[in-house]
Amino acid sequence: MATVANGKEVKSIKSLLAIQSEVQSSNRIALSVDCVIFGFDENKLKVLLIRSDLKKYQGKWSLLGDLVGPNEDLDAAGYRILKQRTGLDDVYLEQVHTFGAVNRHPAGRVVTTTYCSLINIRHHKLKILDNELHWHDVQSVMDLAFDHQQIFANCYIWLQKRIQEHPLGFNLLPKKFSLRDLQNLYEAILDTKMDRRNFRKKFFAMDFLIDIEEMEQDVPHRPGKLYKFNYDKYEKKKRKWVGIDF
Amino acid sequence: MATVANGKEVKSIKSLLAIQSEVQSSNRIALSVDCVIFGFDENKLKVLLIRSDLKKYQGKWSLLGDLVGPNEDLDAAGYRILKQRTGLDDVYLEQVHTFGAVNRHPAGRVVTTTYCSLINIRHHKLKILDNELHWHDVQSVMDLAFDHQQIFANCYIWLQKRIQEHPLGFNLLPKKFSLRDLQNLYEAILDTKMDRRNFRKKFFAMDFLIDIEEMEQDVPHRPGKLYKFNYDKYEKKKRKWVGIDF
DNA sequence: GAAATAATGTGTTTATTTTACACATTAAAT
DNA sequence: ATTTAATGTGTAAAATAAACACATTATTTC
Repeated sequence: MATVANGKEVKSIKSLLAIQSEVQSSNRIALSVDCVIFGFDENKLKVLLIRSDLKKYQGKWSLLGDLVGPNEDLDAAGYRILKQRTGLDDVYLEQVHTFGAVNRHPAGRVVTTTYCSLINIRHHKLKILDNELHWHDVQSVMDLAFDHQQIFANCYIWLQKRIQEHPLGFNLLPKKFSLRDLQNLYEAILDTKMDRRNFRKKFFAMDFLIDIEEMEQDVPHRPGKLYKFNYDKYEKKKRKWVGIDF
Repeated sequence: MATVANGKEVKSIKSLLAIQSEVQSSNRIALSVDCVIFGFDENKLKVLLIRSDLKKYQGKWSLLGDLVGPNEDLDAAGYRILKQRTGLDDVYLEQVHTFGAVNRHPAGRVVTTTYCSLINIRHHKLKILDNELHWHDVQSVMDLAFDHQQIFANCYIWLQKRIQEHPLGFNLLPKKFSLRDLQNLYEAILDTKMDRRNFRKKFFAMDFLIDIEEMEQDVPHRPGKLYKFNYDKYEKKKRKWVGIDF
């Protein structure tokens, strides 16, 4: 931010003090973070929602969010919300977009930065029973409070694109997973069917899967091999893609 | 945003009034917009910078930005800044990221949303002579004020990725351009060399270029054909890409 | 324990896309 | 008229993606 002004063009150069004064005056913009928390269960992509507490939106579901603290980094607010809601540290969290329409929130001017999180549902089954939280199938998410439907749609599209180019989908799976699990995940997120042989070939060719020499347990059919994703190798080998395609 | 609180976990459900009160109290977070404005001239990618007016950053260059008005949509703030600085309406503008580290700005807590803009330098040559604005080669941008070096780098990487997947590069060119112009643009942005025949083949295969049956004028060599980009056709035909590659 | 079931695991062929590469053509400048 | 410096074009090879079928293994059922 360079020259700081409020709605009108500024020709003269302002001093640091003047800027401080403007920054510290209440300009009635509050900042929040909303988290779109995805999970994967029973081969379906899920999103974690909470019942809205506002009368206006009674009975509607909404995303998990909170105001950003005055001494809290924006990213930290995202992690805090996740920690509060799921009890999980070390989750995958990435900023997606900031929504700042004047009238997006009924309580006043609230600009919200949205984060997308991918977590393994099994790892925190317990935490969510005692309140108004619920995992929803992404396909059946509708009529959310505020502009959360729009925010959700935006994050879902973001996720669909993102998992095709970056290895973040693994955060939705257990550390050890079968190739069938992985394909089910991609098919659920992209809402499409893929050829099993070509899918496997693709991932083996990337050479980022570690065969951990274990098999699935307690499956009612021939068990498949289990793999881990080799993040270290990915970080070293990831290549800059160059090409034009639109 | 669902349950609204400030730093501590909230178990009880809050009323609309309580939220309003929190939103309206000064929580000392100001919101700004910073624009990374790219241009293309003499086959080089340029970025528009302004001299910082803060003593602490005297002599340093910074991005163009301003506080968001209390009754101004976030996107509108981006357009306003562009209009003020370049005199241009109807510019390409897209949100990229929001930076919210507590100490990123010396004047206090300022969270900034960054926008990337692509404009045709020729269209506003006049406007920038009367102040501290200057077009810089992107390669030589260094030591910007605040965290603007980081913001700039983030937007530049964003642009490199984005032009490979979406047709926004045309905003940097005149409406009518030659294929050589287009290739020079891609080579400048991606900082790479491409095969001329394959580049042309690629774009002709996409079939979004309109041959306007005109030739370059005043070039000191055989003039090339001029083209326009067919945005309408692109909007209709653009396809959802499915594939996994990372 | 033999047979049926339901999944895993694997390879080849074809089509498509990408890359590499060279020469004739045109307009301007000399 | 010749030289120059760019435009404009096609083909062959390589790499990648897509289509497609059958043997194998562990479990379940009879």
